[in-house]
Amino acid sequence: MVRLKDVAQAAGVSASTVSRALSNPELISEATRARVLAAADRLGYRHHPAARALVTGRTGLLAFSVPTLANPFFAPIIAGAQEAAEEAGYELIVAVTDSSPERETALFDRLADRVDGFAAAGPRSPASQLARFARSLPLVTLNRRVRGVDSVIIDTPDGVGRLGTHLAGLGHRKIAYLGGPTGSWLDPRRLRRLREAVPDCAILPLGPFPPEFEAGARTVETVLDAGCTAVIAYNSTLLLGLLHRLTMLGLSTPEDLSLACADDLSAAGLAMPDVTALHVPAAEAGRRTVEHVLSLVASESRSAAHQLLPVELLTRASTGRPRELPMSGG
Amino acid sequence: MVRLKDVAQAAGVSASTVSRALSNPELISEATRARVLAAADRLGYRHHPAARALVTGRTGLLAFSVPTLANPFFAPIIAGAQEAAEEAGYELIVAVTDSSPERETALFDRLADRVDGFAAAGPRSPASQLARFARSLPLVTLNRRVRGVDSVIIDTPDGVGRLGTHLAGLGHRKIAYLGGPTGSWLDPRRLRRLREAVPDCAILPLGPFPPEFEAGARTVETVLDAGCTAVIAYNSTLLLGLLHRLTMLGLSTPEDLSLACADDLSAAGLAMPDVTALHVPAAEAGRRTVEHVLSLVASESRSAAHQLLPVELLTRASTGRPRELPMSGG
DNA sequence: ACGCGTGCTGCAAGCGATTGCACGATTGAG
DNA sequence: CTCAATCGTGCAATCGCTTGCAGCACGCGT
Repeated sequence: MVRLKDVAQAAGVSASTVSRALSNPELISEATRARVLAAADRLGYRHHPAARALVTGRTGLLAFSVPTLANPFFAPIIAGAQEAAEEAGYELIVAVTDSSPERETALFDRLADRVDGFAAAGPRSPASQLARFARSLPLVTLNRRVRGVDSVIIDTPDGVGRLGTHLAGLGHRKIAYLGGPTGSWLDPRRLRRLREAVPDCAILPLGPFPPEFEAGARTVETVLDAGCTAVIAYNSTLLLGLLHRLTMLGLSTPEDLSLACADDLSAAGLAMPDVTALHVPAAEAGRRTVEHVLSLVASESRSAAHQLLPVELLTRASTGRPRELPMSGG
Repeated sequence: MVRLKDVAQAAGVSASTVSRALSNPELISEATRARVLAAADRLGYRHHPAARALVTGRTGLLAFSVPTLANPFFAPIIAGAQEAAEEAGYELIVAVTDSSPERETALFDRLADRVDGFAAAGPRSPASQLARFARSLPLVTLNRRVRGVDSVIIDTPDGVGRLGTHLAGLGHRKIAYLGGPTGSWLDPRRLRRLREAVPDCAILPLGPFPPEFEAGARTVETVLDAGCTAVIAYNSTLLLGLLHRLTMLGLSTPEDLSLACADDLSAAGLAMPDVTALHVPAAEAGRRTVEHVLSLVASESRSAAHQLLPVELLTRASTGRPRELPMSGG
């Protein structure tokens, strides 16, 4: 292994000079620096992360926790996060909490003195816990807003509201909302915004559901029996299940039921060209979250800033006018 | 922050004694150890990972690379890996390579001196590269076998062979195989085993396909036109797309086409109760891989051992006798 | 009663880097 | 030509922990 002093010897300078040439070039004369750099890469010198961490207190590691990896929704988020981390010279530790507050807490605990900052996607821990944690380490939450903790929120509630408006505009008056898993912070907010957006429509909230194919499939009868003419699903997996069952029953979309989805199918390789959905800027969200964490790490300030990321409405063939428009005044 | 010497002072012993009490209890008298332990947890002492790493050369970190997280297939693998790592007191760094050999190499490089060992799921780098890397660090590959590198292989080729036998037994004589993405090491091996298992059947290999819904959907016509009566899909996402299109065309399973899948749908929340598939021990595979890496870390031996994990055949309703049995002798 | 092994504990030397401080050289001003 | 900034470099301390070695006390055999 090549150490700083080896490079120093090769370049005919002291170890401190090498250290500075590598990390604070402006302190060193052009000539020396060039010589040092040449020697360093001739010998293939690499920082010893632990040694550096010991003295600087910085590890160069960032943690990113997600409730699950089974939902491919998180894939592009992590991709974006990893990209941002890499650009800043950081390494990302991805950790899975299984949506368990206990595991999440344990994770915080184990990782707290191993990383410089923490990003938590959809954390399930109590707010007080998160706030406390944020006081000890730079922390940014994604898709959850907690007093005293910086956050990045993908504005799917707004998107769901717009989906509602879109459906109402087509003449729908009874819309089912297939809710997500218990513990989702966004889910009730989506429902609320939906109701606010279309006060004239009856909203049938179903769920909570685990985001699974079968759960979606099982809702078809309920939805139809209730007389809903449109469905907004929390998640693409639910929607797929519902669609499959619908097709098997010989029903079609949007004639028999309009379908819309509150997340983006493409992440999972499940993109269906004809489904009305929300395009969520997932990679961007991951990137922003990490960049935000890094800014906290750099400034040591606790600014409690919040970012809201807009979503895009993709209006496509799975939504249309309901078969029978309600007669007014009958 | 609580340091070793603080605990030492509190317990009335030297720092070395505390260190030993914590990591080599057998060197310390029962009484002293108890006193130290009490002091340590009263003060809330935690190891300083960097300091420890600096002197021991062990970081307590393991890397686990996957080609993508968009395919939920890797979710349970990572879950199993994380569990095994945690049990051994290690932290797992999950890294995504995007199926790019270059990114993979870069990752190896960046992580090599940050971690104690490396697990690579479905690595895409050239064999020589992997072998070289294995010489510098404990490395175990999952689902890829390379000379000189320890590996864990989920025996899906065998499973696909059995799927073939199952289909042939039902009377199928022409079977389509929907291949996976370019670069998959297992894919050609599955195809080969399929051919070996059912020498009397015509096998129509299609692909390579990205494991996406739409790609699956687009194959339906080809499969039917070619006169295939059964399909084996590389991946559940492909199969779902195919099934969706099939249903839309008013065709049904298994009457019009028998369907089978070479991986497990349940990981993605896409479990469909009636699809014949292979159950792959994904979590187990992740766990084994990590345990194997850890054994290399511990022993410093390079044993070049290989593990083969059997898969389970789930025979269900999506496979049945073909509509018209081929007439023998016209 | 003496010596020696055995079992615990402390001392001090690192691990490899960063960084405050001091110092020598160079340069510009007076 | 002298003195004082300024710039670049080296010395040495330090980060928190582990570990080889030495020392001390005790117990045992003879």
